Formats: sequence, structure tokens, C-alpha cells
Amino acid sequence: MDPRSAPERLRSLPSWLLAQVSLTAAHLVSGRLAPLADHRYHFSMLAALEELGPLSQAELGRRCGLDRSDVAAAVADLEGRRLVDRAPDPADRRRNIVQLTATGRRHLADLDAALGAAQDDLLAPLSPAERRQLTELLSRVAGHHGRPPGD
Amino acid sequence: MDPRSAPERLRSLPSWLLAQVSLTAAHLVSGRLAPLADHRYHFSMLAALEELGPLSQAELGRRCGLDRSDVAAAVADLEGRRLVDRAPDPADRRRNIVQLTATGRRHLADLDAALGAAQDDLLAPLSPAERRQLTELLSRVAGHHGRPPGD
DNA sequence: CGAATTTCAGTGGAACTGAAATTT
DNA sequence: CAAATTTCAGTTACACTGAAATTC
Repeated sequence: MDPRSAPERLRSLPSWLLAQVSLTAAHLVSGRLAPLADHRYHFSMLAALEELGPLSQAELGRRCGLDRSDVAAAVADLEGRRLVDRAPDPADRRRNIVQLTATGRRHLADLDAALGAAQDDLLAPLSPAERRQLTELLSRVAGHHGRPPGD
Repeated sequence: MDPRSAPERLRSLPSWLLAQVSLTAAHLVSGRLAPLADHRYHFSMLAALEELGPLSQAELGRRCGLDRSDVAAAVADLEGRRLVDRAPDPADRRRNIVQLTATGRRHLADLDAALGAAQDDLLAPLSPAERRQLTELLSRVAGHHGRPPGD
């Protein structure tokens, strides 16, 4: 009575399975992030800033696969919560340089834990080796296509 | 300069990879279905009707993982294009019985070809064995969680 | 000049919610 | 009465577009 009983045509269709599983993942992640008042792209951006250092908004968007428009709104939100700083780049005054604050770095650790729990929820039926296998196959596919639309 | 250079934190996060790949898949599928004036759920519904025979709208929604609301609109669309018939169930007059027409059955064959081509586009970097492996792992995860939200 | 960055206003498909009307 | 089905109106998160203002 649920999609476990979906027609075989669908249950064996990779694009359909991806849509189902990715929706499940989105729900699990949202559930874990809601108590922290965060969205998926908040984590993406904070993680990128920690790993890569200060970035312009455009660069941040390219690294995380986010739209310029959405980055602007999200950075404004994160700045309001003092999780990032935003300052004009003296070397190129078109750019805003965004960087993590100490508060942002601490907050990222909480997000990390929440995200990790969501991955465990999602991949519960798979062994550690199978999880690595799935991640590796998805990486190959993602890497092959680069950015979805116009990149 | 694209998400192939995304931070490692993201590139190794299953839920993020799933979102990226599933978005890519959606674009590829949409591109292949656009010439046929169809959406993803048109295929789901026609495939379910062919495999399972005539169904009520509620049953159709449950089988395909679609919302009751969206099923109503999509069935109206398909009925207008003479791809399905819709008639009240004499045994339970709350229900509409939906079934494939001959035209719908022919159209489904075209959709099948389009969907197959999209899968090949998507999974191009994987060998046949790896494609089966990915499909099997996704099936296990999907099966474990059943319906995403409130099912 | 062309090109890149930021910002805002808005679009579109998809997944949903709530509620009404009908029937079981 | 409670529960299921269909239908409609509306909401939300998300990816995305177009265009203006600024700077390189």
C-alpha cells in the first residue's frame, strides 16, 4: 500500500529511485536541522567557508552548487545570526568577502552532528561497505555531470 | 569552479550527493519528456495502470507515491488527452476507476524509450554491473523507508 | 566597451495541507 | 457516527530567471 508495492517499471528505474530516496533524505535532514533553525544550504555554506576559507558570494555559490540569488539571501540570514561576517573586498569592490565567525564555527559542529545522524537514519539498511559503495557511485555520477543546468 | 570542486564535507555527504544527482536526473528526464508534452508523474501513472490494471485515483497515488491532489489534476490532464478513461466505480461510488486506453498504451511505449534514454545519459559513467549495484542499493534504502512523509 | 558581482523581484514545478462534498 | 475518496484552493521550499546598479 506504499511505494514498496509500486510497479516494477518504477521500482527499477534509477531516476525514480533517486527522486524517492533524495526526498526521504531531505525530510530526514530537515527534521534534524529544524531544532537548530537551519536549512540544508546553511550547512553547505558554513562547511565551504571552514574548508576553503573566506570566499566571495559568487565563489561560495559555485562551490556549493547554489544560485547567486539564494546565496545573497542566505548570507544575509547567516550574517544576521552572527555566524558569518560580510565585508567588501578592498581588492575588488564588486565582491563581498564572507567568512566564518567563531560562533559560526561552533555552530557548524552542531550542524555536523545533526547531518551525521540524518545520514545514519537514511542509510540504516546498508552496511558500512555498502554505504561507501553507494557514496562512491553517486560521486562518479555527480562528477560526470558537473553542475545540473547551465554551468 | 563547479561542484566537482565542492568542499570534501559536501562531496562525501550522501544526502548532498543524492540531491545533486537526483536534480541532474530530473533535468535529463524532463528534457527527454518535453518533446512528448509529458511530466514524470504521467509516466508513473501510465506505467502503474499498465502493470496493475484499472485503479482508483487514491490507489494510483499510493502506488506511485503521488499526492491525492496531484493525482486528481494529472488524471484530468491524461483524460483530456484520451490516454486514460475515468468512470465512477459502480461498487463504491466514492471512487473513480482509471484505466489505460489503447492510445495510452501506445504512448507509454514512447515514454518508456524516452525514460530509458535519460537513464543512459545519467548513468553514462557507470558500467552495467555498477548500474545494477546502484539501483539495488537505492532500492534497499527506498524500501526501508517506505513513503517519505506520513504514510 | 564587455564581463563579473551583488541584489531584488518574481516565476515555475513539485510536494504538500486543509477543507468541503459525497459515499461507505 | 467515523473513515475513505475526490476535488479545489492555497502554501512552502527550492531551483531558477531577468534586470538593475556597481565595479573591473
